[in-house]
Amino acid sequence: MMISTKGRYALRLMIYLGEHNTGDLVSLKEIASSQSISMKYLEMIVSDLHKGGILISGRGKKGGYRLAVEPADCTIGQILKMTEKSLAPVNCLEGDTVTCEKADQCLTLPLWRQLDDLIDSYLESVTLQDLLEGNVPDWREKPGTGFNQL
Amino acid sequence: MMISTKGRYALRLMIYLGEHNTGDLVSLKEIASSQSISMKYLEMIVSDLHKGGILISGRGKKGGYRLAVEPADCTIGQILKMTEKSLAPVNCLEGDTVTCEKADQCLTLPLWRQLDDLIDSYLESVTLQDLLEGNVPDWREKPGTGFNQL
DNA sequence: TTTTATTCCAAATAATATACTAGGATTTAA
DNA sequence: TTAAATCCTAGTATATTATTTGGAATAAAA
Repeated sequence: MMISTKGRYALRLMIYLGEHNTGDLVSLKEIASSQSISMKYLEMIVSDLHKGGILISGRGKKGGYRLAVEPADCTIGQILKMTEKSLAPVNCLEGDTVTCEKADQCLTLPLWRQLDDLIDSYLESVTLQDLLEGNVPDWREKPGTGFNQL
Repeated sequence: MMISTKGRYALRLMIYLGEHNTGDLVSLKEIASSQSISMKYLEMIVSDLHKGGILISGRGKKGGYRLAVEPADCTIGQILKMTEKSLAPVNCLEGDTVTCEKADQCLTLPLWRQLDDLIDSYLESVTLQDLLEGNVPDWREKPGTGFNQL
């Protein structure tokens, strides 16, 4: 498993805010109860998303959160990269550079690189708007994207 | 991270056997020392691959392992499925059926399904032979496969 | 026939990562 | 001044992964 509970919760939270995108702030309490997620756990997640700049927050009474971006401009990849330590499918590719000393002789590294690139490309091709509309692109039937040739 | 150390070691072991595919048995001791992997850990991995039918073993002195299949007929997906509990990118998709009670209302599930399918398709499109030849297919440049349309 | 080198098997432990909780400071509307 | 919220840091519990331990079974070689 590559994407943790934290990342999945982040998406559900963003979807909830997308569905209640009126300009008003929505409290964590409301989101937590609607999604059956601990509020304290959500706090940590929201903190990442806020730092990432895709949420606007207001403090104090009547405080809460709302989207800082248009759902159509927000990719799933962006959201997940804010909450997950790494989206890489293997340890070898975590961090900015490959540190393994055997990297240049490694026959498997190119495979992991391609897989990583494939995953990233797909997640960057889907937006929050797509999810809200229930329009998740089928990579097998999306001409011009490069996926459907396998 | 989706693919564990165990799966990566399994691949390296299969590559080693592919590079020494003479018909003779190769001992775990030899593989372990050449790959700097604990022999006891390799035993568990080899056990999975043997049960999966892609290795032939011989016991006793002069015993060891060799490939039971042609490298060109053995996909990376096959190998990894024998050693990893699941290749699914999220918890939700582990096991044969989705057990989550909110599955039918879930706006994220289709995304995970597509991602899972994409990953599986890629890993099944690459063979051990490809790895041995250093010919890992670039999904962006593989006409007719369906990948390169993103 | 004994030794030696191997596969084969099950379980225990260690290390790490993930999920979740606790406690409280700060802010702002009522 | 109170209440309801965000914000922040740290702690703990749980689960998963990685690795070790100990030995039985097998078969070639001495």
